Amino acid sequence: MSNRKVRVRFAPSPTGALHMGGVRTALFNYLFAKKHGGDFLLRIEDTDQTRFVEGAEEYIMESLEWCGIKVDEGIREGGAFGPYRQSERREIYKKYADQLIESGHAYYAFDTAEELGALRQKGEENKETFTYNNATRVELNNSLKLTKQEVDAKLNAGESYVIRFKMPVNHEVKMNDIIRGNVNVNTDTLDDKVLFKSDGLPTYHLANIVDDHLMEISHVIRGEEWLPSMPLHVLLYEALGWVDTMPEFAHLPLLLKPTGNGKLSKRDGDKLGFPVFPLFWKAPNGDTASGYREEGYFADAFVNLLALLGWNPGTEQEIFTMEELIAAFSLDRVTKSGSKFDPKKAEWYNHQYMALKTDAEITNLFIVELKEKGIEVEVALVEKVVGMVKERAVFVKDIWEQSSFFFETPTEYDEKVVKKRWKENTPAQMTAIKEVLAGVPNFNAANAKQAVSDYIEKNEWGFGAIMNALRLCIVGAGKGPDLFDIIEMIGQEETVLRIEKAVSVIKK
RNA sequence: GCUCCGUUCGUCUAGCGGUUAGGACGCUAGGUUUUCAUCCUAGUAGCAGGGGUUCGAUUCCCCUACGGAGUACCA
Repeated sequence: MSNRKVRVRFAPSPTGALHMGGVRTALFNYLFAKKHGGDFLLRIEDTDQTRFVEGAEEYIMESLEWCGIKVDEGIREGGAFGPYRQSERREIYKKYADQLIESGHAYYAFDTAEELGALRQKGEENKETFTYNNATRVELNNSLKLTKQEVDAKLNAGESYVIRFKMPVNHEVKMNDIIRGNVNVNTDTLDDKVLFKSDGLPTYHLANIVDDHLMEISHVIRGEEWLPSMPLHVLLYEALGWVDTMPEFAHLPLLLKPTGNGKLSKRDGDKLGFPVFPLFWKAPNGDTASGYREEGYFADAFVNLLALLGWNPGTEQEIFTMEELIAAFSLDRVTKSGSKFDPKKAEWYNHQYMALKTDAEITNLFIVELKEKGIEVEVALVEKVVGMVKERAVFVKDIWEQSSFFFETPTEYDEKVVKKRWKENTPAQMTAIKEVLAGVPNFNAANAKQAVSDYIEKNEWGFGAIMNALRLCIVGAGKGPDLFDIIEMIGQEETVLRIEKAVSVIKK
């Protein structure tokens, strides 16, 4: 039973953008599949036409692609078990629903939505919850209560109906979850779920079981929100006679909101102060939500941090490439409890990846930003700057903040620094230093430093005071890498101009 | 309400009867740095509570509390 080929699926419904919890579910499925040399399928569960959202499918695929999660079989890739979109498989499901009716595991129900709504409301008034189950079904408008003639008459008249699962009475369903171990539920606490809707499409429960069976899925790895319906699913496998090939189940802990309570949901959008989506999302109604990609996260950093949310390798390694994740991944090291996402740690991850990436890689990204600002400089020069400042940045967009003074003459001077470093005699000192720098032959960092140092020493000035004031002139603030490196980069002429400008602009 | 799942520093987590309860993020301090940041070092802080079982419980069992999920002709 467990030595067949590993085949897993990620089965989102296209009801909007895929949030990071969904991406993590996809990732765990992918890691598990690749670890075991198996297949990763993408199946679109669009059996609820009313909730279909334009662009969602593309968004899902693009998100997986960005993350480096490669789909082996899916709506775009094709495969031997297609189609992979449930709306295109509608012909398949009815047969199995009928089979369940014939075998006595399911029945027709003619109750209208209004009737059931009324019953639920009445139940609520009596502080009870109406449940369509073995206690109530015999009194309702279905093929269990009605005679065969009555049922046939309704069916022939084209009356709309649903097909419900006939939950066994007082039966203990014993299940096993890879992450949680044994889970037992008594069927009396369950209801007769609708398997087949009046619109001719199956509900999630039926479609899911049928497709997983037909697609030869070996392991169902999904979010914990599905745990309560696992008994129904197991019972369905039994009723359809598929127990031999029933997949193993693993219910992943949920991703929780960092503040307050509840699971992370699509609707959280941008309210949380960090993106909940992998990519920027624009809904058909015009609503937008930010994405990790657009916020400046590296895909590999995003994948890395997601992987360690609810899973850990049992070692102290925290930085993983996808290959390393695949090698290290194991479902029995998945945590049982839900995890809150920490945006600070996410930034730390990105910072780690920033340091890991080559100057050339970062330069390519940074050059795009420079172009947007209308700045065009030699690539070699940009790369040199990037090499100097990248480890100070979390995101590529931070690099500008850390390096703008390489490309532009400061127009403002940080007030705090001015107050602290710009004394009565500073302008005169700066002017003197300017003359020294202007006279340096073979202008470079080492020579400039030598000249300035000698001059400071000769005059018995404080090295710190002069250097800080000089930095203010060159950078406009009290930040940045080695000052002489900056001076070399901007050149002798620009250095002189900046000092002159600072002396004339900064007022004491 | 009912059913199911869960509970170790603020957060992510290691721990699978005997540990000075470990790591990471964050925070604080010190060092490095002519500045800022990086970086390095150190510190900070935790087994939800109560019963058992046991020579011994963070670890096993029960109860309570708290958190989460589900309870649709949505997935």
